[in-house]
Amino acid sequence: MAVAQVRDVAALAGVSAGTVSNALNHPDKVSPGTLARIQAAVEELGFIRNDAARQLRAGNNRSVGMIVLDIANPFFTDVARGVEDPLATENRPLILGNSAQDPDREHSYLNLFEEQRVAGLLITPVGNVLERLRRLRERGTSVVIVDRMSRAKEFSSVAVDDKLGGQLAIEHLLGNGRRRIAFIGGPFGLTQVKNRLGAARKAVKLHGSAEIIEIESSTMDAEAGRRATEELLALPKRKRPDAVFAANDLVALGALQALTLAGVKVPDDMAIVGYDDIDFASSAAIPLTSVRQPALEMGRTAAAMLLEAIADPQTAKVRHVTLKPELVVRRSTLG
Amino acid sequence: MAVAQVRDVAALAGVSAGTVSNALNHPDKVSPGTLARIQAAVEELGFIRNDAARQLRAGNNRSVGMIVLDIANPFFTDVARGVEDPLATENRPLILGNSAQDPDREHSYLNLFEEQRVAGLLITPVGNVLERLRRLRERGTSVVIVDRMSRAKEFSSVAVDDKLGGQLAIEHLLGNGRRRIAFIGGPFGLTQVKNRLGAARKAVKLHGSAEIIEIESSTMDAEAGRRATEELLALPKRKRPDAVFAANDLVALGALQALTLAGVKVPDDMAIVGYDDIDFASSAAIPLTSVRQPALEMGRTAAAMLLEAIADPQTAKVRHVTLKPELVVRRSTLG
DNA sequence: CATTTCGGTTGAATCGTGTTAATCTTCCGA
DNA sequence: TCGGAAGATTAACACGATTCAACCGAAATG
Repeated sequence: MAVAQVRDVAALAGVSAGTVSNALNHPDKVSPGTLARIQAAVEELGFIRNDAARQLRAGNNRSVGMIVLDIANPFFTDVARGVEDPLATENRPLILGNSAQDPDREHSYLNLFEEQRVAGLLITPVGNVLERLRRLRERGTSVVIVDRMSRAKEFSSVAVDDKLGGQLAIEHLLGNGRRRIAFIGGPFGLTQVKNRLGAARKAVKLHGSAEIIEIESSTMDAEAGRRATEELLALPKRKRPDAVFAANDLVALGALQALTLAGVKVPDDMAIVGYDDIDFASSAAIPLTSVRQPALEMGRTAAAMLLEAIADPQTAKVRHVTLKPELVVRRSTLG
Repeated sequence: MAVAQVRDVAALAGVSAGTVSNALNHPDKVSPGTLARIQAAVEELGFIRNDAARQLRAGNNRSVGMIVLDIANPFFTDVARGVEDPLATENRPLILGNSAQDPDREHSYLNLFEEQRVAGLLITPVGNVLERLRRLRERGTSVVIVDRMSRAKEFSSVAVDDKLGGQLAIEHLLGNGRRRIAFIGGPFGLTQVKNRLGAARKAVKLHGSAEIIEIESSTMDAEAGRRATEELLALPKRKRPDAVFAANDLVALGALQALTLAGVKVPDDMAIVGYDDIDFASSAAIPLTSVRQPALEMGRTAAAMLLEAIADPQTAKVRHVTLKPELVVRRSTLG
């Protein structure tokens, strides 16, 4: 007997295995006396039930899976923290996976969650996962998409209006007299990036006398921001932009570092707008103007919607919540 | 038939369930022809095996659990990223839990992992979990302690020499002419904090003419740093410290904000040393001097040790790896 | 007193996969 | 032609907790 199991507990308490199970899961169905005896036996043997067996019988898992784009980005850990609370109140564990913007990794986490028969899934998609999500839903796993509107509208989602965010950023820069604006982020295929960039293009075009320089990166970390900025600095002086709109704050911070290192004055010579407004944006060398996304609230909302869907998959209707971003102006654009 | 299972696949492929199982787990035991038929059937039905049943039969789970102190602290996400790689090569999923320095949450993650019969556990302990870890090991779950030496030395561990770190920080400040040094962090019960503070006290005492002011916080985030610093600023001028040693970078950044807001010049009026050297330390308003911990390396090492122990629990001996921290000097102390 | 009610308990059946001993097939050499 | 070996496949059981119909005894009811 490597580890104690229900029948050992049952034997020690002088009852049947079924009663032990009842004591654990429906204590009200068991008389106080036997309940106490069973609890004592559980304690003495250090019994811990085998979740695999429990799940097999129950047919489903209580836990919720979550796949985020980048665990190193505080924005996503904030979302995850927002998710934790509502789940904890229903006693559902959260299993966190990091796709790191890699479709293969995303795929393998989907496999894992599917094999585990998780009760629900929260995902910020990278690759083309629509088919897989459909299959998951057919099998009874509720799905909520985070930080992105499902194009097909068939899955519930919580997102922030990225087009508005892009527009706010660009209008602010234009209002500040900036005319050559660089956009850094990528890959452009990512919906968030696509929308922010799309709105930026539009706003620039609308203005007429301004223009936009687009630099695509394969990831969205500080390193990518540094590299892209070095590219910009290599441009002939008259082609050099007077502002950078970074698709997230990590990229913006990277850009800021590269500029500082090269002796370019921020915001005088070049302004910077970031995206997300992570905590570190405000404590940066030059405090960063950023498009704030309510990360915690997104997480909480997504989790609440998911729980609703799990509780009653039939009734719960597909919903799309779009939160509004907000421009937080700081020194990096006050030229 | 909600979801396809082995026997459906078997029926479609015209073989028995056992053969399907062999095809999936020991492809070499099945003739090429039937293998192809089975794979086709799997594809057609969209069969995904049930991990619960698999585990129940196998008796153990492949995944590894990890409990970190604070998911919002980039130091820990860096450690986690270091852990991911070695695990991925052995195709073991990582289940990440965030105790948020709360013993209750730590407890419930331990329950979860124990019920799931995870193959191994990586933990940065908050509460008193020695007993629980012992029990886990008795049951065949390998354990590696991260970022802390197990006092009892009975579990393998990977840690950074916190005493040396504390010493480096204080000696640097003293060498810079600082004499009244505030320590911010907590709770003091946390081993990491205890060691850093202990070494700091010792170094200050050794010097003779310096003194240390200790402020205990209940968590270690920027908010805690701000509050503690406000407390310091409320002191009568002559009691005010001329340097802050923060137990981690988040606290240090919070302190920096509070000082800047109050118009106190850093480093002229007050120097700051942080701990961890997270990426954001270098891009702070005043780039932060910090005691660097090799986070990724810690993660990789811990994961490698754990895998070794999982592969051969008998042979693998208990090992304690202690990495050396390194002081990275930046503007926040260059007074 | 006979009968119903009801809370408490039991034991067998069940969840879906992996394994193993046994069976079947094929092929080769004597 | 037969024996036997090697390879492929099968059938039945095992894993451990939960469930549910059946059962039991005691208390309540008429």
